[in-house]
Amino acid sequence: MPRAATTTDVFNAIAEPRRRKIIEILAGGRLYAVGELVDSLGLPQPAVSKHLGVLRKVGIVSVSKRGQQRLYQLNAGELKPVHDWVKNYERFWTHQLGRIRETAERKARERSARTSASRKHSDQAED
Amino acid sequence: MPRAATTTDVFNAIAEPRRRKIIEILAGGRLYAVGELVDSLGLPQPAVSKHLGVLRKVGIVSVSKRGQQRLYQLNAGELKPVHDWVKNYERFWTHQLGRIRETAERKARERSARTSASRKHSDQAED
DNA sequence: AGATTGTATTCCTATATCGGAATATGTCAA
DNA sequence: TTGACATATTCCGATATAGGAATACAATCT
Repeated sequence: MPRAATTTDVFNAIAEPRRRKIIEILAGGRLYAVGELVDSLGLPQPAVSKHLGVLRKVGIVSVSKRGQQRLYQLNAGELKPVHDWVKNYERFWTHQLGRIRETAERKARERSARTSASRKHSDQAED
Repeated sequence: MPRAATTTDVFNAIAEPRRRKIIEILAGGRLYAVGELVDSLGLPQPAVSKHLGVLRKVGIVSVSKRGQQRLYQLNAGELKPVHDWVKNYERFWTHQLGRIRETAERKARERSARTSASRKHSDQAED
């Protein structure tokens, strides 16, 4: 099974950079026609419609009709679960800025080790 | 191209429920051996190792050795970008709780329309 | 009715990813 | 060294995308 129950999940919906972009545009607050989004994003219309479809399914956006256009609107409330989840880790960086430095170093070490690994089985961190 | 530059991206890393679970466990703050995670998660060891690999590549976790075990540690700072991003939408639900109700209704309507759609080309919202 | 515009859907293909099983690697103990 | 234990990696198959092109559908205009 690929990516488990990831689908139709808010976390998955925002995993796509372009979908986040769409959300950012819609954050303007008003109603946006698909055409506007297409222009703003510089993506082919079908692509935009497909991404909107995902966001729609998850409930992040809602649609309404006006003539032959579909007006999309942000339903930001659906993003709250994400906010609630990452909020739990806020404390890790709001306090003790110095600790971040140290952490960053370790991360850098690990990251480079990881990247250059697989040559043999190098060490990647020894604390 | 599937899921664009999603890979090796924090947003993608946390799109996986099990990876979020791992992060939650590691939030305990101390060092956790892979075996502990395997027990806590009830997943086969290779699966856990693979998820840890993703988190490692993104920098969300770091490893250190102790004997034959690998001790994983949370690098919560990597989650800050996510927090920063969703924080921009916080205002949508922190103020006017009533508005959420209204929004929820619209969402529900849209969602059910979406679900039952594709029979022909039904309407999905007319506002 | 026919043409035009706005948007959604379908078909196809390439690729990423997950899970599972098997195996490899590494480390420690006897 | 051989063996047990801890973890990582590889190989496999199934499936879910994402993008592109073409097309379908809907609404409006003539």
